[in-house]
Amino acid sequence: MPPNDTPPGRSASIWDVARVAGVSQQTVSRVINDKTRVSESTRAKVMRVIAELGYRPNRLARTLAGGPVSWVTVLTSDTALFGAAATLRGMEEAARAAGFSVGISVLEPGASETDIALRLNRPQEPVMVIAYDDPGVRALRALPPDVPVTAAVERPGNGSGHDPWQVWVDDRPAAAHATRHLLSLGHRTVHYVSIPSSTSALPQRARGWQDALRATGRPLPEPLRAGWTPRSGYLAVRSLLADRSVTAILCGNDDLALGVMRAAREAGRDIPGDLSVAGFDDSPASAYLHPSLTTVRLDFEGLGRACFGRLLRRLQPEAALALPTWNEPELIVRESSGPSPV
Amino acid sequence: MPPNDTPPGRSASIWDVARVAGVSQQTVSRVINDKTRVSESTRAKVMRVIAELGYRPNRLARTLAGGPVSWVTVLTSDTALFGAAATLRGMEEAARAAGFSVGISVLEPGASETDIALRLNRPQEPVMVIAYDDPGVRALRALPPDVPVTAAVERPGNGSGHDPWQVWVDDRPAAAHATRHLLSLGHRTVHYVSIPSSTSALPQRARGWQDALRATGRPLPEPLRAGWTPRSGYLAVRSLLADRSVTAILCGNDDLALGVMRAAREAGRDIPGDLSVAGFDDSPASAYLHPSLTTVRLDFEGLGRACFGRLLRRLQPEAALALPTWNEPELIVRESSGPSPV
DNA sequence: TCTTTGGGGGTTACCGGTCACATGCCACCC
DNA sequence: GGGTGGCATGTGACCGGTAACCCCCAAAGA
Repeated sequence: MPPNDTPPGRSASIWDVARVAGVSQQTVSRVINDKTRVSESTRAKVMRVIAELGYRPNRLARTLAGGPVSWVTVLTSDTALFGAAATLRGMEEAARAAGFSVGISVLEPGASETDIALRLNRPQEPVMVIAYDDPGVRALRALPPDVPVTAAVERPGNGSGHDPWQVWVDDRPAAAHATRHLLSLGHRTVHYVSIPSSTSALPQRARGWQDALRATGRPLPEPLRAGWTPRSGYLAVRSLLADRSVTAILCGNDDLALGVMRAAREAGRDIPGDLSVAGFDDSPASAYLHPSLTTVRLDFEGLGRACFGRLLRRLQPEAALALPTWNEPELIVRESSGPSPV
Repeated sequence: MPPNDTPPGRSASIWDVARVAGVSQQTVSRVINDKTRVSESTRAKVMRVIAELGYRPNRLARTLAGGPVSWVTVLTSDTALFGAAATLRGMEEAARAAGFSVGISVLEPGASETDIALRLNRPQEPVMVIAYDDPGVRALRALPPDVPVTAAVERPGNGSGHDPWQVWVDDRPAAAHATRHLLSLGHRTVHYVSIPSSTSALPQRARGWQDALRATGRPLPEPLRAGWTPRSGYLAVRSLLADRSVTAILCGNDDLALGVMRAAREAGRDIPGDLSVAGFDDSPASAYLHPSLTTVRLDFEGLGRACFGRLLRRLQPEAALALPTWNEPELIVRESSGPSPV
């Protein structure tokens, strides 16, 4: 029961190809899906007609009709942040390589949780959430339980069993490592400027910093809570810098470190002469800053790819796909950290 | 002819809602689309059932069935670049506000042009292209003619009539302005480090720089061709800096400027004492660099929103929608530019 | 009282595909 | 020669909606 002729202005459908090629529409479907069971001559003929008519398959229809899953929506807040942007890149790359269409929806801080599900293209669309901050974590929680979702998170879920559908960078030991690096340069202790936590507790990075100070019996200053931007780092430490006993500051990300370094210079502190500063993320600019920034490189792109790998396994458990891994955090020592002045 | 009962594991469809509410499926459709012609009591009843069943509409089916267009795919290369990322943000924001689903597909430098169309979700899906560089421009050209597309481009198409479906930042005069700023500080001339062009010709920014030098009769150095990253800026100017007569450098973007400043310091040049540097874009870090960077602020987010506005008008010409505008480029003078040393 | 009108709501034909199953045909084997 | 596969294709139902069209009935107007 072929439908009417395609009206003008609408592009060719599988029926048009079938009609011109003189085969059934099911045969065309077999050809474009590269199934077997089509003779070589028929295949060639259909392919020719496809090219001739400029036929392009409609993925909407294909998915609706129960074809293989090939859509994923990424929920993320602020893509201006290096971590989120790099994770997104990894996700998109892996998804595209697997033939998926990637949708993206940005979470505003005040977004209503009830309509998160309405952003999806269909009720059970696969989702990846970049949940490094509060809006992300809330979106993750707000998703209906029947939605297949994986997430890149700041920390593993509490409780005993780790959620196998979540990935995260193990930055707690990395923060401890960075802290020990600063202590090994002779600093009496290390101060910390924190990014916002994704939950009410202190971020993992801050905990790693605490771990290192506690383990070596150093004074444990109150962590300074800042935002994500250079400006917030700048504002957070201004008052702190008058205290010359503060000789080392570890920052929750490189942007904060940038703001901290500016505040330090304005306070007449030389880096690394008077003050050592270290960051987190190894954003592309860090190596070129003045001074170049000691930081912890985090493999966000790899994390994003791994997150998609988890999703694929969740969608096709029987395929027993390999789960991609990502690099361990790595301390990159540059010019901004040096011996303690005292 | 209601279909069979919904099998378990599949989420509720419009038929399930209709059955439970005791109305026809068309009435449910009217309710969720906020059409008139439904009595208040029926509407309330349907809404109750929707909430009860956790019904979420399937946008795929809705679009396939000829509902209003509510999808757009953004084609962009490298989202790591500030300009592209900020444009994307503006596009996403505007599209989401209009109820559109945003798809994103990243153009690899070597991507085949023939399968660009296959990335779209359906044959005539609306598209926005971020075409600041060669992959973007090629993708724009490779799209089939029946696809409704708007684009953020580096420069207006050549020829007389401007393409009304393209938007761009008028950075040629802005570059001239930045150049005149440097000249006004006493520099004999200004050197230029260029981002890659989207075409074979020199980018608009470089032309603006030439305009200013020509208009004032200054020597016109050969522009240095670099890439997009700090590293490429660093490499591009290393040999140049031995020449002490070079006292002012304008860069095609802030990242290049960052690399240039590092190369300058390594060459023993003081900024802005020995050398003035200016950038383009006003990326978030620029104000906090050491020294803070003189640059030209470009409203990429506004451009992205405007690009979507054009798309909306293209899709609904009869609605006569207002076309959003974006801010003019603005020179931001900071610490990195100062009086000529000679 | 009869006709018009318009709101409320149902019916049917798609949209562009996929899936499960039926069918025709020819080679092969006993 | 007839059964038996297996390959190449066709057929009909269905995915979850929307649009166009039809029908029914109460209120208003003639």
